[in-house]
Amino acid sequence: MKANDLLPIGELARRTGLSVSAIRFYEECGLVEALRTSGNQRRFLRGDIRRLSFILIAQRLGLSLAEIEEALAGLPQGRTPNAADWKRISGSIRKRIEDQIASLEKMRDSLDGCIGCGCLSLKKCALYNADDKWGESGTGPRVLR
Amino acid sequence: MKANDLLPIGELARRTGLSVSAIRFYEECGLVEALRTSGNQRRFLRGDIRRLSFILIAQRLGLSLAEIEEALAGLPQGRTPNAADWKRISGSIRKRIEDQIASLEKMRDSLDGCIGCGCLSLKKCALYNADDKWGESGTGPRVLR
DNA sequence: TTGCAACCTCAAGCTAAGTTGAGGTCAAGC
DNA sequence: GCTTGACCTCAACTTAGCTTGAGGTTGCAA
Repeated sequence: MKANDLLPIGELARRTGLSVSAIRFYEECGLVEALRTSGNQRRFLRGDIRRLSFILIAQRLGLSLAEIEEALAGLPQGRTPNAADWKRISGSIRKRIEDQIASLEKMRDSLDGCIGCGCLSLKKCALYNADDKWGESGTGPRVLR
Repeated sequence: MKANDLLPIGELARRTGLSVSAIRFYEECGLVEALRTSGNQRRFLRGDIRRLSFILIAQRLGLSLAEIEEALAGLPQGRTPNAADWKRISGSIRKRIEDQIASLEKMRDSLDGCIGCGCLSLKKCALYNADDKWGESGTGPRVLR
């Protein structure tokens, strides 16, 4: 550990539990930035450990990397997020969780209403409309909820 | 509409809201089966509308096609699922929903406990361990959610 | 019987979030 | 000075769940 505390990628990987390739990938996506040694090796700031940790948490909550990038926007590279940053970010995450819970509860209730009826009759069954926003959009794989 | 009620794929698509290509894909995956005309065109049974409708619902709940196939196993092609079938299947779905809700609530509470602390300190923060089963497995994309 | 929409197959492409591998360089300890 | 493990880039591959396109056939109605 040098005085100026720059971490090579392997160290960052060990500290965060991410793979080296994943960190490189995140850099490519613009989620982290790295300094370079004269020999072109990456060196990260200490604060990037937290930055990556945040990414891990946000991912578990179902945010895509693009959304995470947006959430992190304005948070300077390597800076330790302070209480205000964290409050701002966690606020939007909390809302997301609440929405997901509400949507699942709605679905569960619809399911209860349906048990035994076996209707599954398109459009009529509440299950189909339990959560409108689950429509698809664009090409590619249907988003796995 | 003939007496024996066989539906061409386009009709089935219109009735279910699925695309023709998706239905073909599901057939390839073994989720539905089709009869063929002498000219090799697919003809589906009426009951397949419900079968496909069920697939749509199950997908919304986060089941993969493989899991759905498993859930449908034993349910004869084209047969209208009866109350017993539906009870069996919906039972496992309900459990899934409950689990998801519980997991999200746990996460929300952890988040609340964390707001303001901004700790994000690997392993120590409850958010990291909010739901153990979210570990990864194998290659490919990390399962979303 | 002819026209044309709907159907067919098969191959390739797409997205997200990475992993894997080849082929080569760097840096730190002995 | 040399070895060796950590690092580098770049391209290709992975999975799931489809879509798109090319090139050809069917079936129904007028």
